[in-house]
Amino acid sequence: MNGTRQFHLLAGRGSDPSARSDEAIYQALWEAIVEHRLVPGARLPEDALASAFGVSRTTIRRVLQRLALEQLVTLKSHRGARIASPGPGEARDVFNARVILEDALLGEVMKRINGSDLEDLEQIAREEQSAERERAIRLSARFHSRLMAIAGNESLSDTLSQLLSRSSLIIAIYGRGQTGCTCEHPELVALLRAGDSDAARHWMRHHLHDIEAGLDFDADGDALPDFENLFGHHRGRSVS
Amino acid sequence: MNGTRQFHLLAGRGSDPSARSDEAIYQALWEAIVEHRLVPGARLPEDALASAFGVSRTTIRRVLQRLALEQLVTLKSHRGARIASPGPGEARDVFNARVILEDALLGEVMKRINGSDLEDLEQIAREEQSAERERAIRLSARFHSRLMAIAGNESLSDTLSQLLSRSSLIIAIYGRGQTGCTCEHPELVALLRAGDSDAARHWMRHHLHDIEAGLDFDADGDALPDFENLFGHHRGRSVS
DNA sequence: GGCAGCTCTTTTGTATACAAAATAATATCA
DNA sequence: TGATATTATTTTGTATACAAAAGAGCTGCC
Repeated sequence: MNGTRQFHLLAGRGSDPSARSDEAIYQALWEAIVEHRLVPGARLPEDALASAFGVSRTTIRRVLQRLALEQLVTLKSHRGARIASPGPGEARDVFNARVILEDALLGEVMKRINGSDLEDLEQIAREEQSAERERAIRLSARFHSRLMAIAGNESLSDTLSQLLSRSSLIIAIYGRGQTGCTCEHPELVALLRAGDSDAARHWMRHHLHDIEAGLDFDADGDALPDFENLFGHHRGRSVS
Repeated sequence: MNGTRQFHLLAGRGSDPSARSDEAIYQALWEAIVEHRLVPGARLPEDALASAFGVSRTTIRRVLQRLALEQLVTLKSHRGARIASPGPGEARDVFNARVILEDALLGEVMKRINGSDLEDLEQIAREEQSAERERAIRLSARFHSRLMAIAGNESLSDTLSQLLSRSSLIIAIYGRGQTGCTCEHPELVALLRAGDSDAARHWMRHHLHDIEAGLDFDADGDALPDFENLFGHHRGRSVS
């Protein structure tokens, strides 16, 4: 058992293990990260990934470097790659960035939004409500992404996509069970439909602050598991 | 002559050619790009760069990939790397992104700016005025970078830095001689000092629109040189 | 003279080999 | 027994080897 086993299911179901392009490997790892199947801090040994995906370390390293530049993975010299584990400071930075950026983009969105956009958004928001946690997180991100794409700026849409991925990591670390948001997106759609720009932007700022407020930054990411809580009831007993 | 010669002077003056870290090579190429010593569309053969920097292609490829992810370089399969040459659409996207982002960030800046910030900015703006073209472009970027850093958000500062680098490329292609801006930055410093947030933001939007308006998108980047203009006066003569 | 097809050269893409660093395991000694 | 030093193993970082693709040059043909 060389550690490959644990990455097998990321490598795609059944299809030819070789001939997978960079993009496919990137996609597989990205999904595993934002879906919390790879938790923050998890090691990503190059050999294991290489054999799991049926490529050489050369290819794996390239993908890992890309993920590192997007801050979903941290690379330490001679110490390998791990799923990134942003601290409270970085987490706050990400949400602060989202407040600033999404507020600004929403201003543009309100100038351009049309019926087809509203339909798509309503659709996503609906699905979101009847989805379990992991799926809801992804749909929530898709909602924000689809909404801000209406602004029509690719550069900033890309930036937001990265912030959304990092948000998913942050929720994995500091989230307290809920999806991060209480899924109030349909409320926003109503405001968008009414064309009330100020109300929509005000709502969005509060929405993001709510998500951040729902995080527990005391539950330190790199901290040890809470042994007291996990094993406290063993106190005074023999370990069996 | 294997093509190495042309990259020699990027590799640093005199010091040990080997032992240059990724970061140093990245920096050298980045500077050459934003200073227009490598013009948009220029080829970047891996072998030439490798021997110029005294490293293997492995290292060069990693750096090129990073530059590609920042959209300063384009990588085409089996066709190698070139300095990126953003078309009019991408150019407009970049400046549109800057209008949205810098306007939003400036709102935060006005809440936090202090005397030390103002001094730094005034200093940069002053130097800018007595600098020749290439240096003025870099100082202008530094001015915007330093100003927006006051907002205190790392994620968005990084985003802006990338937009500024790409702006430099765009000016290299579509600029009409001027530095891109008419160096009105001292005007803005006055507004900042007065603490007039609305005026400052309004000024910034106009400033960025002015820069964009100063570009000539008809002068297509990938287009052939304007032979009519260059050699039209030869018409009817022998080529000697 | 100009164009099509072919060959040869150059350049990229991927895998592998090897050295150095870090981690794990073992042995030694107090 | 516990801590420390030493050795062995694993894992990363860089360079190189080799195959495939693109490009350049050449010959022959119309």
